[in-house]
Amino acid sequence: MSDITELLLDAAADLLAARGFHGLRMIEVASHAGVSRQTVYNEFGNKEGLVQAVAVHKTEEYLTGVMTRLQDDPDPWEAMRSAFRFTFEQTERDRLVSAVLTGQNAEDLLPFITIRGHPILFHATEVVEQHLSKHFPGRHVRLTAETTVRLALSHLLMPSGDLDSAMDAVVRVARVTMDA
Amino acid sequence: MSDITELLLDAAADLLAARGFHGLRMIEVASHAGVSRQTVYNEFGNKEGLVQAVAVHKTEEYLTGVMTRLQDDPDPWEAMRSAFRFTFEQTERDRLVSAVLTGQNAEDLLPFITIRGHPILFHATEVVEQHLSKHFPGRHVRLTAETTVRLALSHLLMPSGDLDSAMDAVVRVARVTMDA
DNA sequence: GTCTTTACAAAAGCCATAACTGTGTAAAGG
DNA sequence: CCTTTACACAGTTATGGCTTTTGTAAAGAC
Repeated sequence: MSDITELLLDAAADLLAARGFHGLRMIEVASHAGVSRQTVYNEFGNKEGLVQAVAVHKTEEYLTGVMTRLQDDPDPWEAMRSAFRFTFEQTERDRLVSAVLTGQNAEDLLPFITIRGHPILFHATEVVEQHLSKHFPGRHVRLTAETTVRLALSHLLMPSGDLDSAMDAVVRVARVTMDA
Repeated sequence: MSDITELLLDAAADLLAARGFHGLRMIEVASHAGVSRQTVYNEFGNKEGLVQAVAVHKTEEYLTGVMTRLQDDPDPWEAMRSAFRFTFEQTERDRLVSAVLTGQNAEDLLPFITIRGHPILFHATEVVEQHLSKHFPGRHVRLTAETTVRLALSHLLMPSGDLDSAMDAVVRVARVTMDA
């Protein structure tokens, strides 16, 4: 990825989070990145292309963050808690990430998200599945992975109690479905 | 509940589903129920009161439907599938019920839903909890109840595969969390 | 007594117009 | 490869006048 591309993505992400899709101005993105408006069009075609690129970029950033957490802890369930905590922190810090992952409140930010009804967070199912496969070779991990992601997303969208309780609940369910 | 009240609630529900909150006309509700506009105001105060009453009514209707299904089958898991199927059918048939239960697509229908972030479907948690308590006395059923409702809502909002697969997944998880 | 009719003020919505702002494209120049 | 300049087009905002709807009130009918 070119140098300018990265500058533009960062500028666009900031401005998008601050002003929303509607209030986002191409010329503002350009000047924040120190380039001309035309360059933005050369890079991303149009406004929609720019915002889509931001969404893709944020998604990749998030998924690599999850994978890192899953690999860093030798205990599969502690690793899962870590990835879970990371997800919460990300969505709390950055409403753009939140919109990308959950699809909620995306109207003003990402009006066209094509995956309506299948939030991008579901991509995490595959990551979790691979993680579980590594720790429980030869076992059926699909149900556990999907259940975990669904429950995590559910707690993300509709918290009941604090973060630790939510993590406990999700991990407990995940463990028993693996033990079964 | 008076006779006219019921007529008005039915008329309002139909018109609300057809035209949305924005397009709902008090005089239309009145004429569909065969009464004067003033009577609608006497009954519900204002437009918001009318629509809120419709939401409450739909919620109660749904919850009693669930309770009936849970009680009708002697096998606790078959009963759960039945209640689950009922929920799906309801939300598919009636977009108003769907909006009330999930809080999704509620902008045009129920602009004021106060329970944003905690969909009314969560009321079903208590119903499910009671159901499980009856079949598994003395056991901790809270986690299973909440997990079941969260997963059901998740499948409702983001289907993956067909209804039967979803029901299988939810019930399997519910069973193992009870057996644990 | 409950519902209807009629009347009315205030708020909100709709329509057409004009001025303005932003998007997207193109071409020329550094 | 990026910038500057220019421009057509679409979309947004501001305006004023008109219409519809809401919500309240009072008088009359069954």
